[in-house]
Amino acid sequence: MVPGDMLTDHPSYTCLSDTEKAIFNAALTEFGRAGRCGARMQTIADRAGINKAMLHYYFRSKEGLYEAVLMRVVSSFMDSVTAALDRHDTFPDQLRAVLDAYLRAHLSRPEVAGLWLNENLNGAPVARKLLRPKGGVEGPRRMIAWIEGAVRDGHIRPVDPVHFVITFLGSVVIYVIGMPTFSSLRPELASGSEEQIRARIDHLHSLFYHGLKS
Amino acid sequence: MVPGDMLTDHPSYTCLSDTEKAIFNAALTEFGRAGRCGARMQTIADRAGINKAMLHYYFRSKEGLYEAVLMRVVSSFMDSVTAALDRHDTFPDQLRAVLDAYLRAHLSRPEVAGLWLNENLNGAPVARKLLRPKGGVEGPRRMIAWIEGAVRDGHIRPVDPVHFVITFLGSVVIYVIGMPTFSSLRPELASGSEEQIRARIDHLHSLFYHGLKS
DNA sequence: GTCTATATCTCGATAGAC
DNA sequence: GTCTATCGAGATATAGAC
Repeated sequence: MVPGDMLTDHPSYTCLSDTEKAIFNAALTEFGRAGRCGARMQTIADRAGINKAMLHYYFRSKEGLYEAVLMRVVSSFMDSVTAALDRHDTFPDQLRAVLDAYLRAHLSRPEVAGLWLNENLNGAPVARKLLRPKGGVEGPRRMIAWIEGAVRDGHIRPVDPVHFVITFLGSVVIYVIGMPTFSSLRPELASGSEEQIRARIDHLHSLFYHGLKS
Repeated sequence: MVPGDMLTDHPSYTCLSDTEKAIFNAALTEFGRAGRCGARMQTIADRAGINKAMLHYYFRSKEGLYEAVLMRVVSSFMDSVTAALDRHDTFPDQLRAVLDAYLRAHLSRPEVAGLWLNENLNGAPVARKLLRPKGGVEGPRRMIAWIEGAVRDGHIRPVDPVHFVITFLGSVVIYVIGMPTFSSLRPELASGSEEQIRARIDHLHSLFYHGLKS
């Protein structure tokens, strides 16, 4: 849909039929809004402009649809993160690039954060499958290795890589998901304007850069 | 229940009848586990050791019960944060005390984070009501004022107080809520042991302290 | 205040025509 | 592949006795 969209540019998306794409987009919106349990098959069908029975024709069940959506979405987001890492050399540049890519990916698809959080409320069975060392998505482990490398090379002070990656990812996710609450502290935040996006990236970059430097 | 529990020590809790307390605790657990839609009134009744009809006697509907639980819980958590601020003088000590209080509050009631997130997925009507300037809960605005004061007094470098508070609260919330995912990166995290709690607090304290100091 | 029994409704899933 | 019609499980909510 959007040019440069993390999701619709992904190879595993472009090969879908039009109906499958419509279902997929509708399901993402609905699952992100209402969660695994709160989502309604009827709403997804309406939004996709098809019949409810068709959902069961393409995906056996609601569970099947949920898993398909979640796996595709998490994979493409994590791929965008690792791609950003590969495009830069110095630590500060990489830090900014990953922040930029990850925040913009989430802002362009705010439903994804909701999907992942709801998944965690249910024990994250699908997300855990996606993170398995062999055959899973490599984004988080790649980020951990990135921090480990920066510590080893003396670019940043010694820091627990797992804790930092949790803080890093969380600072972006929470900004998107908590927006309804935060915007009552500062209404401009909810505009999603380029100015607000840059302000968030600048804040996180300087906080983390100073927080990590040797 | 637990001595020192943020919730059960709160004045608005201790004046409830035994049945109301039982309902309240059961509802908190169930709503946190399954979300606003996934929660089952039958499960809440069973856990509270009462009949399903009693839930509708004390709280008119499922929605009413949900709102009552959420408002009470968010208030008491935010009160624990401001109390921690008042107990210390220097910025580093306050930073550690608030981190400690807020993380332990969430770990003692992991359902609360899930409740707040589900609330945001629905546009956060209750949370926004709680944050209104007059008559609402003062925790977040109190934290913002704390950061503003520290900047003004030269204890920390100039930083956007709202963005920092978002990052601060989010780094704690995401740790609790994302545990099912993160524990597949490092299984020990899920133990919730004192060692793991301290490691998280130490990480965040040093990251934020170095990230903010003049 | 507390319970049993039940009304009412919503939703996922399927059958079967086209 | 796509639709209409419907089944049946399971949930909220209430009626009414005690």
